[in-house]
Amino acid sequence: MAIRVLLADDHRMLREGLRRSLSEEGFDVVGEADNGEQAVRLAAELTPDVVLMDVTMPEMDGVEATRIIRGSSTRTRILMLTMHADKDVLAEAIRAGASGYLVKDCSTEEVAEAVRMAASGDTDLSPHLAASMLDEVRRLERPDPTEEDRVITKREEEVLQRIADGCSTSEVASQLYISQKTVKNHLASIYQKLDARDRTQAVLQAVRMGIVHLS
Amino acid sequence: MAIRVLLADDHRMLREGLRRSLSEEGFDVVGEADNGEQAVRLAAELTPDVVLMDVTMPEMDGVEATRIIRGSSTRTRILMLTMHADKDVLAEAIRAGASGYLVKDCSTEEVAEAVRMAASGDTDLSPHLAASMLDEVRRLERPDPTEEDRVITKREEEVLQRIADGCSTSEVASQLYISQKTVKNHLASIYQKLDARDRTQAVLQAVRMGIVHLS
DNA sequence: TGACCAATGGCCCGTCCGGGGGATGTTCTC
DNA sequence: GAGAACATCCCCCGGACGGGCCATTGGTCA
Repeated sequence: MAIRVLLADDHRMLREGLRRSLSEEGFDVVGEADNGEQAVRLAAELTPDVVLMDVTMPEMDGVEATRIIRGSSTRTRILMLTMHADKDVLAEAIRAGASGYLVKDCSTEEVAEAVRMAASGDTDLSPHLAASMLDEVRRLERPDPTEEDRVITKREEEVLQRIADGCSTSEVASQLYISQKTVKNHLASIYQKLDARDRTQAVLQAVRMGIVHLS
Repeated sequence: MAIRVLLADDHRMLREGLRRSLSEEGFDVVGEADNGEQAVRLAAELTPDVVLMDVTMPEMDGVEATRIIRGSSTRTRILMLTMHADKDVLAEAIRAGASGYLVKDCSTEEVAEAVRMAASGDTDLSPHLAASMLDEVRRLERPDPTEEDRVITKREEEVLQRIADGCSTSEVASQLYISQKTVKNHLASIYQKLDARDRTQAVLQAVRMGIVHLS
């Protein structure tokens, strides 16, 4: 019995290529989705053994789709597809229940191997796999181990996000129920950590680093 | 005689998929490159009829590689591959000498058709094609035609870019050889146009709109 | 030619921001 | 239980910032 695979990626070019490659490898590609919502729908309808799920998709991203599919008590395993190994995204994907990830720069053989591994994972080897993947991601993303895991404190991040959203010091203060001085202290700490000299630079740097997001 | 194609994309997954798809369509995939430098080298060595060239690649991006290949007096035609239609990037690709572009969300048939069209373009239909493509890009990027072509003045943009680069008012002033007051006047005008109330918001809005770019 | 606008600049003002002190309490870890 | 982070707050100060009002110089376009 062939392993049944669902492809979810918003680029048809990649889907068609994967379909051909996987078919030649003996897999049964049962469906294709070009966004997260469709992936969720087709996963419920087709109950594939494995979903190859791109992270970035319109309507609903791959991580959210993974969360929903994994939350629906099916045995479907999910492998994330990413352009580049991004620590934060992958960590979240794993928390969402992904069984593994594949960088798009890998060969058909590697994809086939990963799909077979994921499909055979009815015994839950995923916690172990997830842990080793997280290690790997850390290794990929942190060539300098002296660097802290968390550059910015949770509280500092809250302040920074509000600044990025257009709030002034006093507005941030009242939103977080703290004094203006505390906000300024957090900001001062942020400036040091992000090597910025004012809020404009701090927000830009945070955007570059993916700490805050443009609304 | 089959059309000879070179694939240049840093994601092996996509390359292998394209290779299979194009082979089935009767094309001769003569080589694969995973970065721009290699694409230039292989294009010179293999003299393919068409190069399918991804825009974003390590070492050297696709636009630069296109410029070099087109500059080397070969008849090789180049089709750009992009994730999403981005006006600026595509316009530059066309200036660099690309014969067309393909969004990665297109079918094998469309790819095949585009490759055939590009290969048959020994008579230079490219100027016309380029023009129509530019129109299309503009249409894609400008759903609202009431919008002004230029929201921000050239001078205002210079000020804004320097602010985004981390300059203070006085630094911008001395860099542009104008007084601080003039910089502040420009900024005031920018705030009005971008619906921002301070430089932080103005810069963020400009980044969203693609007016300025993160360094 | 007169209307308009971009670009330049001056003076003044109130507010905001960044940074310098120092202080308290909690929550961890070692 | 000592020490390190983290989060909270105070006072103070100089400079940066945003804005109001107005003026001059060039273009462009009707």
